[in-house]
Amino acid sequence: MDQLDKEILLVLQEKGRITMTELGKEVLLSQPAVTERVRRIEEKGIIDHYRAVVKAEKVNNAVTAFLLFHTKTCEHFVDACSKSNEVVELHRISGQYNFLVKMVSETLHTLETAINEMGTFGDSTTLIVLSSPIENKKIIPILKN
Amino acid sequence: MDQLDKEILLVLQEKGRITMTELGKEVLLSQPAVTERVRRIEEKGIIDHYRAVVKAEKVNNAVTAFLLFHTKTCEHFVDACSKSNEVVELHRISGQYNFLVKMVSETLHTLETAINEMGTFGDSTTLIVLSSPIENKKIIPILKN
DNA sequence: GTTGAAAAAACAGAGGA
DNA sequence: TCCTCTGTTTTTTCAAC
Repeated sequence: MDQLDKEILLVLQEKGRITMTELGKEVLLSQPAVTERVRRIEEKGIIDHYRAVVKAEKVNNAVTAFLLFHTKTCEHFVDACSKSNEVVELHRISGQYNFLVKMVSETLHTLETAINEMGTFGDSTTLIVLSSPIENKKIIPILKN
Repeated sequence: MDQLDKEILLVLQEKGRITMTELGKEVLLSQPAVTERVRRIEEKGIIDHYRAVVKAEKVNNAVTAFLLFHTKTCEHFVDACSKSNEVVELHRISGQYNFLVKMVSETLHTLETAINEMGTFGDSTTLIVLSSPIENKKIIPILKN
């Protein structure tokens, strides 16, 4: 992970569909050289995948919420979350709660229904997201040499 | 937003660098037809951008944490978070806390330093992420027609 | 790492169902 | 709105340096 790899990753986090030719121009490298570097970065598993970042509210998913959960069992809860279209993230956390769940739903009403269904797993606290001033910020790779 | 647009968005959330030719095959549409549909989807602003999803732990950012914050002022706090490389998400939330902050840092030590620097803005509770069973799940568009 | 040329592929446009 | 067909552009691959 040198300076060039770092720059490449920063560009790819911003323009995921950029061509190798263009990427080469941005980081001042020839096209075959960047292509090879990107290939190696992908091979190392540094890039999980490429994705279109969808604005949830534009596809009628208007409500985002975080739930703090205190569950007794873990596995069943993870399974249930996996099956829910509304759960988009699930984090195992330290502290008085077990899990932090991110949910995206159509309306407050559909969110309520989804939360109720999960209520059997334990106690929860719901944090409704009013706005998200920062989202999708790039990960800054740390140089190691 | 019909069934085809929905399918296209699901594929693009999984394979952000897919070519229009390949995407056409996946959703059983000709290349010019998908190209046109994607163009319209982008035009509507449904796709925010395309990005490489980087695995933070592979670029030496090993620690993820969520902070619940209770701040007095909002603007200065948002500014400070914007400038921090470690803050990757910031959500304004309802409830007894003002903000939920997602941070990604190199080590527990660097995380601690970053949290300390933000301590001036108010009281906070830190939730260290032990693991993330679900991440980057696709948004399921809701059909309207 | 570079350049440059050949091969492959993807894209854009026209005309028509 | 979609299809097929085709010309053109772009990208990639693969030399040699």
